[in-house]
Amino acid sequence: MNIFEEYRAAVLDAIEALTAEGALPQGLATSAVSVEPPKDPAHGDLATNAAMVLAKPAKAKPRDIAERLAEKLSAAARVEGVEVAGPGFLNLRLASEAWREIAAAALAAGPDFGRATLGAGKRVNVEYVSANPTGPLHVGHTRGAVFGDALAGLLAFAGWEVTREYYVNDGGAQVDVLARSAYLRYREAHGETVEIPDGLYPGDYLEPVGAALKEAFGDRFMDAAEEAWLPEIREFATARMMDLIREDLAALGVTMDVYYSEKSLYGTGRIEAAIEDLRGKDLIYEGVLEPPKGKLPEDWEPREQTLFRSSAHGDDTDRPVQKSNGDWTYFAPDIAYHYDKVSRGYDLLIDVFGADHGGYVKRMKAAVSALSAGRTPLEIRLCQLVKLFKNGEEYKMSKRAGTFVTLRDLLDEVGPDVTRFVMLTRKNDAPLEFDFTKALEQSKDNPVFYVQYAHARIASALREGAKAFGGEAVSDEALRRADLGLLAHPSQLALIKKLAEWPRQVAQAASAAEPHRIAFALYDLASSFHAHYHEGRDDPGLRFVAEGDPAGSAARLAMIRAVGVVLASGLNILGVTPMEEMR
RNA sequence: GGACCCGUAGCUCAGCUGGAUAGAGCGCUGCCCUCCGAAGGCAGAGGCCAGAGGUUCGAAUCCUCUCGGGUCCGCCA
Repeated sequence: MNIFEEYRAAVLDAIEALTAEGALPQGLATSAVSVEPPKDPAHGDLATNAAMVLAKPAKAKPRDIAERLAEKLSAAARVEGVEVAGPGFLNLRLASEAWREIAAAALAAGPDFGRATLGAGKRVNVEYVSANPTGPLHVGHTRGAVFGDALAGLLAFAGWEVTREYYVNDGGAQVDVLARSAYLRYREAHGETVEIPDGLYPGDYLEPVGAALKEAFGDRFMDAAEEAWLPEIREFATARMMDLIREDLAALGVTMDVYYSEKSLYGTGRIEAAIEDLRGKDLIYEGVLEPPKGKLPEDWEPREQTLFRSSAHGDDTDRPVQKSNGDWTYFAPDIAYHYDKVSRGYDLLIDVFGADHGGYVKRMKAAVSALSAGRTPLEIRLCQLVKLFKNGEEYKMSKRAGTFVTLRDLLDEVGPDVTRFVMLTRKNDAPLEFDFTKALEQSKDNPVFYVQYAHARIASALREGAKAFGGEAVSDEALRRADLGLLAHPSQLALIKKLAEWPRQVAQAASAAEPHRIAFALYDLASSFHAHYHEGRDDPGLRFVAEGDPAGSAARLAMIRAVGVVLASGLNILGVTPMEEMR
């Protein structure tokens, strides 16, 4: 139940009626007509720009159209007043009954309130994290994980059928490096003193892998040549790293539906098939790339390579799919992987990348556009970098030294809920400052706390209600029967109006693919709730629980219960656990 | 040299896909605890939306250019 959509329909009806009367020309485009909550509450409950949008094509003055529309709309259900304002806005004022109905609807729908039909059962694949299986996840991955997961949750809430997918880069040179690094730890486990040379992974997370290798293989590989041990150790170490990553993700509350192996694309003809598909579209050729303009790489020399004509699909230049020695580039299995995703019949593909992959966006879109003949849209969301702060000082990470801040570090410091919420209080396009100290602060300064506190405070008020009237009286079933007609105070209605914006917030956040909007909407709702709560100080009639007034208490508790349900379902979208109690 | 992202209050950031007088938190100023949770509440000051053009009824939002910051740029994945 999205009240803004409802009244948009009413506005469209009014336009149609005027068209039928000949007051407006036939066939006017109405897609730009919107119904929104006005910024200034003095402008009423709902505002529409219809008259202004229609003025030009109808060759009429906006205010004239507005007057005619106003006439029609004043007859619409629950409309108490219509005003023409400013350059041609129509401001509608609704009967308070309309708002109480929304509170009732919210309560009746429970966690489903605001669920949108935007996706309408369409299928979307969201690929995120996809970190190389060479070590534990770090902060950068965490942001991608949180963003991707919240986006997936948001789309699911908006009616999409969502697949959460992780692309495992287990086929390239980096897993050989992993194998060599693990091999040294294996020798170490046999009592040797090893030094990890530059270019290998120095992190101590490989020590247990070395020990496990010893356990599994004994001394079989101690005197063996690299060719002999590399495949098995690579397999073993990669599996260990994926276990580690899966555990990290689980601790963050992220569960993937699909782990897709890059390795499975090699030697199975799948890369070749994808490239052949492109070749059939005349998009593959042998050629020599122009050097990048300006700063020339030092060892530049022209080489003939197999190239993908990505420039035919919006890229700036063509891209190599094969190295000059005939090996596939990283791009080739990626093409094959997306070929596979396209063939699985999704209506939409979304890739979540780190900012360092920004240069990769156009070629990937070009590939999907070519492979699907323009039928499957690919959207790519980039997550900018995360800067960590602690006590006002920046936390530096150095991958070389193996001392980068890991997802585990974050979870140990602040826990999954805070990690997730904080990372969603910034849009993905913008760099994020993550301050450990602030994230744990229990004050209004900290949005995580503030939203949680609202939810807990509602739970607390319901407990108070149970104390006064018995648990049965504050059950959802009982609250659904409450006489909401007793809610007539302007500030109660104001709170319900905030509640009524929820379905719209969901729809907008989902269509923009921006889960951070949910976080801000929750903060906004929490803040309205807290404000209303504090009004009870001056006006005892607004306090939720009043001993001698079971009916009024029930109505007020029903109202805040509806707020609580929305807070919970919003937090749920973001993957944050709502708290019943703050400690 | 080029591509992508960012530039909004002193600071950290929102801004509903082009709408009315520009929003929040922190910080600052002033009031306020007999109250279901004061781990706060209310109010106020604070803005050339980086700059310049353009598009139109209307621009922080769209287009072009300029200036600043970040990420990236053929046999690394």
